[in-house]
Formats: sequence, C-alpha cells, structure tokens
Amino acid sequence: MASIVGCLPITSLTSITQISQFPENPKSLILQQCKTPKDLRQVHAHLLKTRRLLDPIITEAVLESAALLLPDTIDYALSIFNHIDKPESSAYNVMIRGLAFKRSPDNALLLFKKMHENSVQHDKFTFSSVLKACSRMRGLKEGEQVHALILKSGFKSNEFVENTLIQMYANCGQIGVARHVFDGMPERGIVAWNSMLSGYTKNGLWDEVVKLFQKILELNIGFDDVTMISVLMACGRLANLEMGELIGEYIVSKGLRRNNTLMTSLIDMYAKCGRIDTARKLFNEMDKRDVVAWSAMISGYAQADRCKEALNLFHEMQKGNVDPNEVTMVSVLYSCAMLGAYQTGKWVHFYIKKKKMKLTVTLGTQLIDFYAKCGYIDRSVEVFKEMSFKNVFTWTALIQGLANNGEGKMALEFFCLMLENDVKPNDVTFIGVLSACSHACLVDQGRNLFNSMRRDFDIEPRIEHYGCMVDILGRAGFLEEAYQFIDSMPFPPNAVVWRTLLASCRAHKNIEMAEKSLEHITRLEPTHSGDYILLSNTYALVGRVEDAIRVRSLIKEKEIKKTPGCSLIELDGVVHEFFSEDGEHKHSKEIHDALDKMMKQIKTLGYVPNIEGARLEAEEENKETSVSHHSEKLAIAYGLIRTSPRTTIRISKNLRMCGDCHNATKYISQAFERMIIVRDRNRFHHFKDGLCSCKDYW
DNA sequence: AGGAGGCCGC
Repeated sequence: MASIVGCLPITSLTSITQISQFPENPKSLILQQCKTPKDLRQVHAHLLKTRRLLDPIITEAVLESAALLLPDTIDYALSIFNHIDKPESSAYNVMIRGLAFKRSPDNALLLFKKMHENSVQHDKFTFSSVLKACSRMRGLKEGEQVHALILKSGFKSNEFVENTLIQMYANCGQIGVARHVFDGMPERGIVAWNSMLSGYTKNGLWDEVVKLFQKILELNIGFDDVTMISVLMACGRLANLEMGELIGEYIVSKGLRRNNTLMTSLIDMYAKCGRIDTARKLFNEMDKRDVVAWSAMISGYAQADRCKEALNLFHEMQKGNVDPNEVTMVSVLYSCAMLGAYQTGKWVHFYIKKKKMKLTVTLGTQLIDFYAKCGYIDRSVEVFKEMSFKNVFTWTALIQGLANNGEGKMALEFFCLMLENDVKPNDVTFIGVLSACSHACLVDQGRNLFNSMRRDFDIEPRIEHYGCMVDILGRAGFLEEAYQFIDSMPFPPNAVVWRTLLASCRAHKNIEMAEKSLEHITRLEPTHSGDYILLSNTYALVGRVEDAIRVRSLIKEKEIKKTPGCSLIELDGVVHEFFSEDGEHKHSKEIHDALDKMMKQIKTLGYVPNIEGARLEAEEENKETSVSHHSEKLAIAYGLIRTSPRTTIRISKNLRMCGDCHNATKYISQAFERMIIVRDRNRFHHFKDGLCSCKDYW
C-alpha cells in the first residue's frame, strides 16, 4: 500500500480534510461528500496516514466512490484494488460493476475470470454486473457462457439476474431468447416488464411493445415512468395516437407533468403522430428544456415537413443558450437539405467541427445527404472519406447523391467499391443504383443490375425497382419495351409507374402511348393534376394545340386542385419562397423590375420564350399570363439583385423545371456570368456559360 | 427521452 502514497497529492488541503473531527465511521463521508477526484484523494491520504484503510468496509467505500460514483477515476480504483491482499467478493463486485459501465466493458469480464480463478464466490450482484458488461459489448457468446454458469450456480431464479439476462439477450439481438427468460420467470416485477418492453423497442418491434403493455393493463399490475417511455416511443412509431393520448391523460391525472423525461417522450409521440402543434404546446409549457427536448421538437417539425419551423426553432434554441449535440444536428441538417438551405447547413458543419462533435454514422450520413441535396457532391465525397465507420445507409446516401447530381458512372463505381468492402446492399441501395442508370442513360447496366437483385443479393424487387426500370427504358426511348415491362410485372402497376411512362412519352413525343398511360393513371389516381398537364404538354409539343387546351380544361371541369410551383432561395441564412400562383402583383416593384430586365437581356442573346406554353397556361388560369411568371424565374431574378456579381445562385424547386425555364436559365447563366444551380423535384441542373450539366437529358 | 438513405410527376 505504501507505493500508492507516493503518487498522492497531499500538499493542498480541501474543505473535506479540514473537517476538524474525522468521523468514527467515514463511510458516508466518502460516499456522499467526495464530489471530485481531488476530494477523494484527500480522504484517501488521510485514511492511509491513520491506517484506517486496513478496514475492508472503509476500503470498499473508497473503491465504490472511485469505481462507480466519480468520473474518470476507474484507474485509481483499479490501483487501490490491485493492492488489496485478498479481495473479498464484495470488492470484486464493485470493480466489475464499475468496469462494466466504462469505455471497455470487456475488462469487467477479465476481472470476473480472475475472480473465478481465485475461487472467490460470486453472487447475484456479480452476475448482474457481468451480464450488463456483456450487454454493453454486444457479447452474445460471453453472455451465453455467463448464463450457463448462472444455471450451474443455482442463481437461475433470482429476479435481479433474470432481469439482466433479458436485457443482455435483447441487446444482443436475441429477442426470442429474452422473451423465453421472461416467460419462465415465476414472478415478474415491473423491472422485468420494463426490461422486456425496452428490449422490444431496441429491436424495433413496436407492435410487441403495445401488446405487452396491454397485458400490463389487463393484469392490472401497475406501471411506472420507464414503462410509459417505452410505450410512448412505440405509439410514435406506430402512429398509435389513441394509446399515446391515454398515457398522456394518465400523466396529467397523476401530476407527472414535471417529469421532463416523460414529457419529452410525450412530445415526441405527439409529433410523430402528426400532432405537431399539440407537441409544441407541451414543449412551451415545460419549465426546463434540455437538449433532448429541443432535439425532439426540432425533429418533430422536420418529420412533419415543416423544415422552416425546424430551423427557426434551432435558432431559438441557440438564443436560449442550450448547446446542440450531434442528434440535434441530424435534424437540423435534414431540414437544411430539404430546403436547400446551403449556407445554414455549411455553418452547421463548421460548428460540428469547431465543437469537435463526434462524426457518428448517422450524422456523417446526414452530412453526405445534405451536401448532395445542395448540389455539392464533391463535399459529400469528402465527408464520406473522412468517416471512420460507414454502414449501408452511408453508402446508399452517397450513391443516391451521385446519381441525382448526374454522376451516374461514379455512383456505379461506388456501388462496386461497396461490394468490395463487404457492405451488403439493401433494397434502397438498389433504388439508388437503378436511378443512377436512368439519369445517366445506362440501359444495359440497369437491366443487368435489376436482374442481379434476386439472383445475387437475395433482394426481391419491389414496385419501386420496377418503376426505376420503366424510367430507364422510357427515358432512353424504348417505350414499347417499357410498356411490355409494365405488363410483365408480378403485381399491378401503380400510378407512379404509369406516370413515369407518361413522362417518357412526352420526352419522345409518343401521343398514342401517352393517352393510354393517362387512361391507366386516371383509373388509379383521378385527381392528380400533373398528369393532365403532362399529356397536354405532349399534345402541344406535336402541335395539337386544341387537344392540349381540351385536356387542360378537364382539370377545371373535374375540380382538380393544382399544386402551385414554389421556388426557394436562401440569402444570408434566410429562406425566401416564391410561388408561381402569387402572380406578379404580390411581389415588390424591385423584383418585378429585375425580372423584366432579366428577360429583356436574355432575349437579346437569342432566347425565344415559349409562347405556346404561356398561352396554354393562360387559357387554364383564365387570365393574362406571361411566360416569366414561373417561380424559379422569380427566385433567380431576386438572387441576381440581392447577391454580388459572380456569386453562385442556388434555387430549389418543388416541381420539375419546365422546358422554357430550363432554356431561359441557360441564357441567364451566360448573360449574367453566373453559375446557377437548380434543384428540382428529383435532380440537379448546374447551369454555366449557357449550358446545363443534365445535357438536356431529363 | 431525441437522429440517417427511398421510383414518377404537378
């Protein structure tokens, strides 16, 4: 023991050692009053000087403080432990429990092994700690060995041990075995029920959570806040508002509204069930909002497709001096990606680096998606390379991003690299890969990949994959083959599939098949305005103006609601929205003038407005309309006057760009010497010097 | 207690 004394800083005295009378039994002093590692070292030194450390009860109190209560003192605890002559089982238990919750839980197992070798008797506390270590390290094999030992040692029916067995099996993905242990218990306390419930939540078995909770209600055995947290999580995922509200009412009736953890779960449940405003009301009523509550609320807005509000709330969070963490940032970046809010997202990335936040797989994946959705695919690749651990989500996000940014070939290269790295693609990965083929006109590769799905990867193609194939064939002009392909599908085609074909018919001016496609679509989705417009535009392209007008008038006759075009532009971190339906009167004279000037200037370069298109739209709107009213033109004009020369203008639009706007933007990029990046409904257009990266293939 | 990728088109 003498060797420890040498490393103790006994020079400075803190308030604790200044206590004039050191108590007879200092156990509670050690456990309750040592608040920092420094306090503990002072007390330890005092105990050494007075030789009180020879008392095992006191030594164990010091061990408990160092191993369990104080942060970063596990090594200190170990050095004390290693100097105990013959540690008793209680000393081992403290150490094993401490190690189980530290960075390397496998050290707990090593100590357990040593305990066994030294023939020190283990008890229920030992087993429950060792199982916790197995649970944390996802060590199923080790856990099973411990389980065998438990059966041999006769601790099988100890409730503590059985509860941790449930947790261990559930954590290691063996939910069936966990349930088996649960079912075999002669008596189950609420901890056993809660362990089983949280096991189901960890494995995403939300239905089972609700079922088990219903059993708790039937048996009338009572439950606690831990139970409610699991059930609320499940209600959120299942959108089971009925049961979620039941628990909400219970919380209010029992006066549990001060329980912040519980309230956060309730807020999250309401948000996930689409009751975002109810969630917000509860959030506002909380008296202390921590980072988790803020994150839940921000993520709620993001999931409800109210990304502008998500970002506003994030700004409020910062004003409230609550530091965001990597979970918050995932929702914030998601919102930036949805809105195309590049500046905000770039700042978030900077903040993540500055605060040295952990680049978790989720956060890294979200960053990749964010950069890709803002048209900065190079940055996506950079982030991808920086990430130390990548999973199938990460690879898929990158592949999808490359595909949407016109880098179809590179997307396929990364797909090969993914396979070389032994990451198994899933169904979504194939959607990314196939859409890469369609955007890059890689017909044969597309066919081969589609055929390999079931054959080589055991993935059953779903309607989405068939949809991609129709897109690949149709865009490339193989309309007949695309039609046959739809015919050969093992399930009935949906409206999306027919709409894909219809869009290809417009691109390749095939009236007959376009009419057929619309017939199919209207049977499935009769109130979808876009399809009539597609057919109308196809007629217009081949000069059948009367037919084009007739089809458009159908929209009005059938009282179908049109989706207004909307473009976003972010300036100095603020997102501005422009709607085509606003008409010019809604915008300031400044924007109106800028638009006029812009259109005049590109006309001098040879831009010819699509008068026919304008006439068609005017017919339908029953009012005077000019070709310059589309929202992306407004947003670009606004960008031109509000940003300094040569700055890149970035627009994101909710619909596909129309041919006229695409053509005009090429001229604008030339006339004003601007790089213009437009993200439309499903891909990117990088305009520069009068050309577009999509090579007019879209 | 809070977090990631998804066919078409308007």
